[in-house]
Amino acid sequence: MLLISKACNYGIRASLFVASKPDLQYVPIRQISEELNISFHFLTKILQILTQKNIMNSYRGPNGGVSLAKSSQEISILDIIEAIDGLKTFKECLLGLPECNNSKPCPLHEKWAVVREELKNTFSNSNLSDLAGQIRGLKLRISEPGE
Amino acid sequence: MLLISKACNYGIRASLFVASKPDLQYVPIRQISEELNISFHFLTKILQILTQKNIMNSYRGPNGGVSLAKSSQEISILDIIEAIDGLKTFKECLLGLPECNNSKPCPLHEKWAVVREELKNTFSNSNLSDLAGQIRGLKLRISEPGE
DNA sequence: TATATTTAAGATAAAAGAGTCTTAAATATG
DNA sequence: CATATTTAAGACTCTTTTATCTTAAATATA
Repeated sequence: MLLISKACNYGIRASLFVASKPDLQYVPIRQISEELNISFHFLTKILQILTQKNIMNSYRGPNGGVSLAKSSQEISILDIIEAIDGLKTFKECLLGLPECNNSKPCPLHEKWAVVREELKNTFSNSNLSDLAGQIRGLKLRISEPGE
Repeated sequence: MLLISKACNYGIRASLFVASKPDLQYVPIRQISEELNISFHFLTKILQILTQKNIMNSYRGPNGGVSLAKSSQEISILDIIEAIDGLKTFKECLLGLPECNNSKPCPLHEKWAVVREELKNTFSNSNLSDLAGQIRGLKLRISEPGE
């Protein structure tokens, strides 16, 4: 069990890939899938979700593809997680108990509420612009080694 | 996608239930499953894992059940997570990239490494004794409302 | 207008997680 | 020793996630 789903993982990496492109033209999904080694059709579905949630724009036909719908500074990692996986992890009781709150907490409530908030802040403070800038500087990578 | 699997959730709650029992006699799995509203057979499998990993003892036959294999102070929430879900979440790259480390980091590596460590510490610093003591004090709960 | 390119969308399949059911093995007790 | 109780273990089913395949719709360009 990981913090984010594979779909979300792919969505984040694809978004970073698009954000790391210098200009604003459409990036073909085929190219993203090949460079990041992600199944083309699966990635297409994930990017459709991001398009529906107004995080990306898409364009069909020759020279088509996807692009960011807003400036890369305005898109946080949390926005992408929210669009694909939802915010359950950042809202719910670790033990899944309904109505777990300060008045009727589970044994882990207090501790979990703290780190959960930190997790959320970490992701909401990470925007595509900052992260992609570092990729362009060749300091970071979003693909597997040797690709 | 949540931080821990359902199996792990059940394992933690069952362990807390056993730890909250005043004496050290065996607690029947049937009783745990009924009080925590968890499928009996599914819970049996999860507790078998905890028994195999030497976190619990089990005993068959009348008056049988499970009990903690060590003192409740010596069992952390992280021990239970490790036994059931493994430590992947606390070790791996958020984006699942192999060989993501300080020399070849993914864009989220630095930030993720920090909160990941905090998460891990939070769980390793939470032992069954402390948490169960609070349950006995009726301040906390491990079951759904109305049960 | 015909063709090639590209995303959209739906059907289907494979894999993993969650849950159920049945039988076997161990054990206490009458 | 017979019976009831309780965990162990395996087969099986259901659901969700992940992945694949096919067809439709949109669009640029010759």
